[in-house]
Amino acid sequence: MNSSLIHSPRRDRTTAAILDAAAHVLAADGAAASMADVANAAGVGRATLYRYFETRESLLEALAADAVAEAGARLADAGLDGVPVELAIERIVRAIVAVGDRYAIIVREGILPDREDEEVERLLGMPIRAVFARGVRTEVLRPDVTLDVLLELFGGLLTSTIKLVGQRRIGLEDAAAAVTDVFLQGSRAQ
Amino acid sequence: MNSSLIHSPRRDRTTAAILDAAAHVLAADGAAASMADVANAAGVGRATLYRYFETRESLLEALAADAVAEAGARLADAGLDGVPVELAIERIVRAIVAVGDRYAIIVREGILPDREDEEVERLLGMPIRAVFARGVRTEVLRPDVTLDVLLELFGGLLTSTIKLVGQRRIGLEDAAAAVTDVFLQGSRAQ
Amino acid sequence: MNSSLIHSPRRDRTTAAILDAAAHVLAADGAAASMADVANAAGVGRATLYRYFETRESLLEALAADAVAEAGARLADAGLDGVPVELAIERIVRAIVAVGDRYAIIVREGILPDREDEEVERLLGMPIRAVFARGVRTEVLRPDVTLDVLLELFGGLLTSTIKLVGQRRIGLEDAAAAVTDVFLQGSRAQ
Amino acid sequence: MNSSLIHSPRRDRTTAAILDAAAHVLAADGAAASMADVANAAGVGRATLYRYFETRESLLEALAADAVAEAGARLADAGLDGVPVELAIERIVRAIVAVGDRYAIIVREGILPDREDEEVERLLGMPIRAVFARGVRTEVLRPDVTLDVLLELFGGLLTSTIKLVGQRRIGLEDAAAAVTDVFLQGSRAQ
DNA sequence: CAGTAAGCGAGACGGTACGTCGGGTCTTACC
DNA sequence: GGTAAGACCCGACGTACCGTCTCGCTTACTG
Repeated sequence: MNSSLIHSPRRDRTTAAILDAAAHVLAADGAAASMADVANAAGVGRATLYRYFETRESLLEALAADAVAEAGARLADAGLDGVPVELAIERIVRAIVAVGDRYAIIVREGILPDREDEEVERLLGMPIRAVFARGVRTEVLRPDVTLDVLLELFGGLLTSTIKLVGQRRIGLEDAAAAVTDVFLQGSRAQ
Repeated sequence: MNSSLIHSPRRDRTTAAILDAAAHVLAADGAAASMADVANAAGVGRATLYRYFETRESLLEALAADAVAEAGARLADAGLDGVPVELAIERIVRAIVAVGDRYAIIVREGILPDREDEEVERLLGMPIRAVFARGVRTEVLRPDVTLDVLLELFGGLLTSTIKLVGQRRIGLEDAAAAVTDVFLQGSRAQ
Repeated sequence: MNSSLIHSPRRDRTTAAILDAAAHVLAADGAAASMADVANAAGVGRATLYRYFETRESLLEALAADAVAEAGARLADAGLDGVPVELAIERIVRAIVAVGDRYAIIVREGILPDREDEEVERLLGMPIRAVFARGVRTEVLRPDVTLDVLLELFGGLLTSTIKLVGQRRIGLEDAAAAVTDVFLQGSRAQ
Repeated sequence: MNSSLIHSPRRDRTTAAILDAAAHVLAADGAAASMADVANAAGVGRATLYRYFETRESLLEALAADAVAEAGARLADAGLDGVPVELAIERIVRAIVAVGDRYAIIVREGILPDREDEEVERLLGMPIRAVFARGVRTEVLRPDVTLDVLLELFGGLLTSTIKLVGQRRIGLEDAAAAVTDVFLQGSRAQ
């Protein structure tokens, strides 16, 4: 994505090592982690780190893009179109939360700036939006709240769920079930 | 809260000016804003800024504490105990989102570290938790999801709502109504 | 001298206390001593210190002027005109070194800037110059070195003597005798 | 001396550029010159300046050490041991004053702290002391004044001479001749 | 199999923000 | 009315991180 379109085995391996190390270090130290820390953790010189990611920000973007790509892949594999909307939503929750667990930093630091939006929209927004639209069309989801707003609220639920799971305050399966249920039925009794 | 417990009119005025300026500058420039920028915006020397807030971080904490205090005040004024749980929840949403709009930075940057938790819990957590507990007790809210988890999910909804309102994608009143309804009834049709 | 020409007993007393404290503190800590240190040592507020001496520099100047005044008084009392040039020179040495011992800071920090020159010249330069001129006139001192240069060299000898005495590497009397002798006879044997 | 014992051509060049610039700037502005001024004058970033000299003080020390080293080199080249004591003394004066002229700041600010003393003693003290001792031994210099005291007085003469030359009140050659003569013969006529 | 080009670690460098500190100005309240 | 207390502005100091750059060295391709 960044800078170079040339792919060599070595380059790819180093890129992966850096992203991996970055995910670890940032998860541990948060925003306090310096580029030098990341480079060290990746077993790589600081210069090399900059050769791969021109900027601290672009490293974070790449991390985010990675998470988005992985979540997108899971969504694509989930067969959302072939199942009832309710089940599709549960699968979405599971897919996103599973990935979000690994990339909690992205969430915690609120990245996902300009450029990625496109990718986010293509890989995550579209499939989810499709499910929601189908839900409205088949009268499974309420039509009185904008799809956009509904999506955003759903996103909020996902974010807090990621946090819960990240803090081990609830398991992934229970969380997916609970959030799906709350999102669909609401928190009202019965 | 910070450093000094002594309150003089002047000190309070300056503190307010700084927090106000900080809220503006940070809202505009985000994390990029430097302490010098804040000091300038507050019409105060950099040294004075540091006399009031030992650290950039403590400034942000104070900002967050401020937001928490204001939201807490609104909650305290909302007469939550005297109204049905459904209405109480709607009032909570309105109170939090109204404040969150002004202090979007806090949300955007994910502050609220160590020390404040106590305040957050006392001013926000307790009253909300009380409403939720009452809801469960009076069989208005579902008992099968932990109160903790329910609170966190509610928080996620609030966060995304703050974002929506901050971006003017929906008005405060509509947002409050929508999120309350979705939270209670779920997004299922009927 | 500074700012105010009004003399009240109180003002004079405070001025003296400050100068005294300044002499002590500066002797102990050297240039590292802050105005706050001086004020504390003088048992006076920092603001008051600044009311008496507009500037750190002017405090040091005042200190220097004090030393100059005292040395000048000793010179004036020394009856230089009534004694042979050789004896006059010895008395000069003794007078200057005795004072210099107390005000070693002035010497160490190389103060004595602009404004004082006048006083220095009037109180110290003139009487010494007079002795030297008499020395040349009466063919006691060599005429082949400018009076100015001779004075400066004499000053250098005095400075190093002050240092020696200040470090207790030689007593005042011995020092006065030695430096006088060296200055007059030179360091050549016989 | 400072920080690093590693010498690379570049490092040496930069060090020299900084010391050179520092000498100029400090000579011009005195103690008022800031590290930023020095860095600018050296065509170097402030950070780099600090990479070479951890502290303003250590920069000044290095400057002083430089002056001492240069003076020491001149003394070492002067062939002091092979010439009569009188001539050796004149050469010492010329060597020290020539260097002192360039590094007047050191003298003006009275640096030469802790660590260098050793160097000063080795490079300047020893050779001069040797000449003086020879002078006493060969009955050229008076034996009735401690060598130490004589050295210090000589130092005082040198200091004032450096000042005179620095202010262009006398030329280097005349100064060397005069101070040598006064030191040896004294200021008495004939 | 030798030579060459690319990628790399090391680390210097300019820049800029941070947090600290001292100098000098000014206001407020006390005596 | 002079003083102590202390807030305030300014600017220097020393530190840390970012992003750029230049060195040698070592890998891995190529003739």
